[in-house]
Amino acid sequence: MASNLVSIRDVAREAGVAISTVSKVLNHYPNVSEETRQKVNAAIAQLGFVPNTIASALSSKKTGRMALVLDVNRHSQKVDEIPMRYIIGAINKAKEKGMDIITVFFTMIAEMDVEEMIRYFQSQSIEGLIICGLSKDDTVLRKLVESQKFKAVLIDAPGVSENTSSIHIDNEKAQYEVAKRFLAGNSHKKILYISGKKNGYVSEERLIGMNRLADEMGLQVLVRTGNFSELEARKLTMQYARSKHAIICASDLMAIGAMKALIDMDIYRPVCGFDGVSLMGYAGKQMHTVRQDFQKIAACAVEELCRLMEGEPGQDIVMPHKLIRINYLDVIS
Amino acid sequence: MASNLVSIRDVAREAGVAISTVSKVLNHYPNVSEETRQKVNAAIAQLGFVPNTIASALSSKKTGRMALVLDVNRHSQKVDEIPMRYIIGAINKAKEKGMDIITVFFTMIAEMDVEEMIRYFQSQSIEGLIICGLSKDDTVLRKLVESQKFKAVLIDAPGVSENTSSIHIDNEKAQYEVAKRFLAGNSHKKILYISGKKNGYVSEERLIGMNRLADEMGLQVLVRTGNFSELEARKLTMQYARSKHAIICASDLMAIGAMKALIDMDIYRPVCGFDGVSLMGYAGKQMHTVRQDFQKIAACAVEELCRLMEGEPGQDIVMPHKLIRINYLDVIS
DNA sequence: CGTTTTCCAGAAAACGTTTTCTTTATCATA
DNA sequence: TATGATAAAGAAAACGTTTTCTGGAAAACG
Repeated sequence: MASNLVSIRDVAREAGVAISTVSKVLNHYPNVSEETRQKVNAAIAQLGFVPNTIASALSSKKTGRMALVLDVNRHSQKVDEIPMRYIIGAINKAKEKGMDIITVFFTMIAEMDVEEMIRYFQSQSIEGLIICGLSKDDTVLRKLVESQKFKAVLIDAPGVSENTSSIHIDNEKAQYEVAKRFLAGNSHKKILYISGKKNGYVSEERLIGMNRLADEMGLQVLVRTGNFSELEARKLTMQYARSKHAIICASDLMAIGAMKALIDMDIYRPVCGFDGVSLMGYAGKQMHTVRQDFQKIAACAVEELCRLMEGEPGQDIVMPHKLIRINYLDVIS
Repeated sequence: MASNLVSIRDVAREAGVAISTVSKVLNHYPNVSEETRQKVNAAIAQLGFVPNTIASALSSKKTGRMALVLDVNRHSQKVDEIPMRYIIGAINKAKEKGMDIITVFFTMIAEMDVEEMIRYFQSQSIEGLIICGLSKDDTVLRKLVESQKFKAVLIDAPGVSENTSSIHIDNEKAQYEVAKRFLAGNSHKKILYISGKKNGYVSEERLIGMNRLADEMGLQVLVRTGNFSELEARKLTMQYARSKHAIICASDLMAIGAMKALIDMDIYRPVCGFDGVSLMGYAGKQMHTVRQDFQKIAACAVEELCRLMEGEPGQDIVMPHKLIRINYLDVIS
């Protein structure tokens, strides 16, 4: 079944050269004469030879496998757009780079201790990790990263070292900006800020941005933790909307929850979100939000991991964000 | 970096046995005495030995890798819930089975001819394929499957052979049932049926189901191709809604498009969808639909592929579906 | 008690590459 | 022409497993 019937050995025989010469051609070594190169390539084409990546990995000790570790339920419970974007972005870039992506969910490693995780990733022959949305209380995964056993790129979490890079948008600034723009249209002084997860890095950064704006504009901000849950945001909105708070949420999903609550209460008031997921369009109302390009972020993470694997030191990468206003009609068309 | 420092060789030395004996213990061979087994396991624990899957794959010629081939944009352009569910279901089951899933998008192989595809999957050391939503005009991929070079499981497409299984719900029956239930509440005789893709297997089956119901109930069905596009469904609805057609769509996404059109036209009329994606809740109205458990379907596909890989012949598997009615509130809670 | 099985364990050859080291041929230099 | 440097190609040892084959001891049998 799909066995590699023809090996480097056959190519060598066909071309009348040594195995090592074929290997050198395959890997674009410099010291091969043009003539030999052509003979070998002809033989490869002739026989339909496909290099066996397994054997290559065993011999060279380079597997080219990276694990994309993500939490399907972290950002939204229902629609998994963000992880899907990460997957698409990472896989496409990985293919371009000749790497393989093994997708791993937090749930699959949730019960493991550090030793087990190391063992798990080792047994998978994984050379590097891309970890999405690590939060402060993921101590095991954090220890894994700090063990320096693997090269790692953290999306949306800090932690730069010799073997670790971090990649994220400027959450503080983005929250500051979007809220400022959102509030520009009205004269609310009282804000209900529905924040994300306790112990979430991005949540905390966004909150800092919000607070900075509040100080600057003399706003009175009521902070409640929405835990990135639509339902939670809906409940909180129910509780506070009558009292004329402007509502700013640390994610689009929560913004949708808030909007639903407002609709139920027959209040028309715009809401401010964060992330710019396409889902937004289904809410049916206008909304200010921050758009991050998750696909691009994941692609950059793959490139960064390649860099680390080449021995370069880790670094902190800040990706751009965009402020947008989504309308019902913008999205449908 | 995360190299497997300790090999089977070290374990053998530590346990005072031969390498082959350790291998036998690792693979649960029968002919190993209890005493030896324990010695070896002790040594493994002592040294923290992790078997090298690469070497194992090379030697045994079993890589345990399967490709999950899917089209991110096939079912919906905006929210990729269905592919995400496939991915989650397949990966979790694969882990349970000790297999690896390599996710491949249609776009990554779109330009290839059959030979290139074979080469591509071979070079990835892939033993089997799970192909989601193959349509009639994907001739290259179809030929790849028919080349019998790989074991394959087709989700939502026919094609059973010695090496190929098919897995799907009974689309015809499901469409028949959901439409019947949907229509039970009213006395519409004129139907606008917004079908899926031309050349899509499931689309055609659903249409057959719809037509069967129409014959049975003496309905007048106007069929238009919505191409699984929200926007297309919206346009079609605009065009026909005034004329009192009941609207039945071959997917939820299209049903949402239809509903949006109705809302714009200030018409209140329920709509019938298909798939039961969680996105539905955001539409804000009541809707009849068919729920398929995509995650479970993918998990079954993995199991089926394992069966095929053990040499069992292909088969046709019909998964159950459920008729549901989604309300705004059902989904949010 | 001799012969045949059965059961375990070890030796060694694969698996298909990469890579280091050696050899040979060519060329420039003195 | 002898000498050293350089370029290209080959030989062979790894990489860490699996698996087949062989050997020896113990058990079963007549």
